Amino acid sequence: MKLKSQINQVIKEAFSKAGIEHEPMSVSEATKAEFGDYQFNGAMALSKKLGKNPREIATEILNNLDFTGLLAKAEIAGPGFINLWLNPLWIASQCKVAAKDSRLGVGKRETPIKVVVDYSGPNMSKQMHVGHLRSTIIGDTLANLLTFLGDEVIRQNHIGDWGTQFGMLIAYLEEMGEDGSVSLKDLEQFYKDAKGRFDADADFADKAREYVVKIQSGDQHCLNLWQKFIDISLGHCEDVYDKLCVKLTREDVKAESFYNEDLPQVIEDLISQNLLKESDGAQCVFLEGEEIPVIVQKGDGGYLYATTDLAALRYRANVLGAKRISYVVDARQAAHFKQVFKVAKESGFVAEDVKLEHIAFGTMMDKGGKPFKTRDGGTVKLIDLLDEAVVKAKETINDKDNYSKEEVEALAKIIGIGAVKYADLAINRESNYIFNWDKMLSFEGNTSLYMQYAYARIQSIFRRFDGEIIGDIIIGDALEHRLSVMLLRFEDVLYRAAVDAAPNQITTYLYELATLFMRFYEQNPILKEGVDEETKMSRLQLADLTAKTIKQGLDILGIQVVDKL
RNA sequence: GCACUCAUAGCUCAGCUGGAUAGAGCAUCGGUUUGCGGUACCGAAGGUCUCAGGUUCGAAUCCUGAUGGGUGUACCA
Repeated sequence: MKLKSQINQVIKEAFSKAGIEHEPMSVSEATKAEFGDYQFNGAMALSKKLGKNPREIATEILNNLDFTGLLAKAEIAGPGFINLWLNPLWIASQCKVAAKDSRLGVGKRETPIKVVVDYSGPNMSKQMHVGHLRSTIIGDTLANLLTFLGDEVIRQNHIGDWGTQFGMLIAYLEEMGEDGSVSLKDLEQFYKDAKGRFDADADFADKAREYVVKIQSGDQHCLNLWQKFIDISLGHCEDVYDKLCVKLTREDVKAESFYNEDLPQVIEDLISQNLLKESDGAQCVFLEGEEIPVIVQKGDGGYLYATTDLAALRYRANVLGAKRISYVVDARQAAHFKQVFKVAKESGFVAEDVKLEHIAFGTMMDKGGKPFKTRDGGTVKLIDLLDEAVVKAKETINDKDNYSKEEVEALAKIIGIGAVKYADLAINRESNYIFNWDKMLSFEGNTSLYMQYAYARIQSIFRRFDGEIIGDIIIGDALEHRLSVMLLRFEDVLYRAAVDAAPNQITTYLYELATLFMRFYEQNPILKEGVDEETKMSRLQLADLTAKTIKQGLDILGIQVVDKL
């Protein structure tokens, strides 16, 4: 239900009838319940243009509003606000439609586009750490969201699988022989051991350097070892993705090395575009208004990540055919992306109509507001963090005796992982985010547990009720009214969140919805004695649609629900 | 130095294209006739939206400057 645009349409018609030849601004949600459901603030803005006082203009608009459809009432308030009340009968019928629809009334985009979402991007020489968390879950949410709205989403995991350290790592893997894959379980340790050998043994160090050259020149033996190493390392990542309920698979992997062959061509093409200049021995693109050039080839002939990114950009635009390419990467790389995007456009690698965007996010901080580290200052492995979340989640389960060991385990996983993800997604992605176990695992406030609890609570209603739900939705009081309107807003929220790539708009909405439901449920009994059949049926349907909306919303965030908590 | 970014209640955060008396949660205080899941709900208190100007009928939101924090600044990714 594109609620807002339907209301806008009514306003637009009123404009036309009133003979106002301006495009009306969009209505917005009423700031307070007493101001109705929506408000139109455009009369004040028109005052100067039309040379009339705003209340006069508002009156003209109001007199031409159509009250035979979705609007029930409108009032002029203050300097010229038009407060709008939706027709309860209309709301009820729309909720009914949504409840019956598998998509809850959320339409698919009329003109879907191909979108590449680049996220996660772990480095194969190291284990995933907390620094990868935000990219991974924000990116996954964006991909889920756009998929749900009907776009053709191509997930891209741009893993780091190339560079000098791999010579060392595969030389060490070869030396370990069969045991290599075993000790690789702890990549961190493996890296340290390899580095130890590298520093201590000159022969080994030579071999490592030799291997780098050999990989790059396509030596089969070394490439096999390299491939083995990548496979194992990627397996670790997949364990994390699995735990996180993130949908990345091997099909989504397009490693850095994938673009190797195109790199010389990137340079060639930049030369033929006259964009390249040599500076201090390096090949650079100097952009207007930028102090620092984009270096695409080092003095020694090596390529840089800007080169790879350019190759990736044109592959995504031209081969994959993407019209929107979204990079979910740490905010610290803003300058890099700004420059690379500019080069991509100026060189014609990427057509003008392709939207390139850096979905930047802030840093994860500890309780004290400092970057998140272990006690001894090391990086926190992502898998350890997730395991800890599951352990802590177990403590929140009240009656463990009612569940089998496996059930507790499964439940703890859903709660713990959901808490970690939700806490992150609920923050405006651009600001830094303070990680706090107690807060995220609380039932109170805007948390996944509150949402899961609300869902489970509704499910328990349906466990107690067995029968067929028939009849209409009847909006009987102010809370039912507000809840219903909130339910109809779902589509607007999702589309807005997709434009802004802002998961927190979804969490905010879900929290408001769940809160509103709790209030409604507190005040309006459903299965208690004395509730007449018609009212019961109506409220059951509202409860059902609320639960479905929460579930669908959380599903987009990659968070599961359970029938019992 | 330059560039980018942030500054909202004691704490953690919302606040969409400028709109009415700036909103939540936590913490604090008080309340809810056995409560369909009370891990809930209701209420109170809590603010110079860092500061100073400007634009506007109207500014937390836009512009300029100041202060304070964060980040980035040519051959790592």
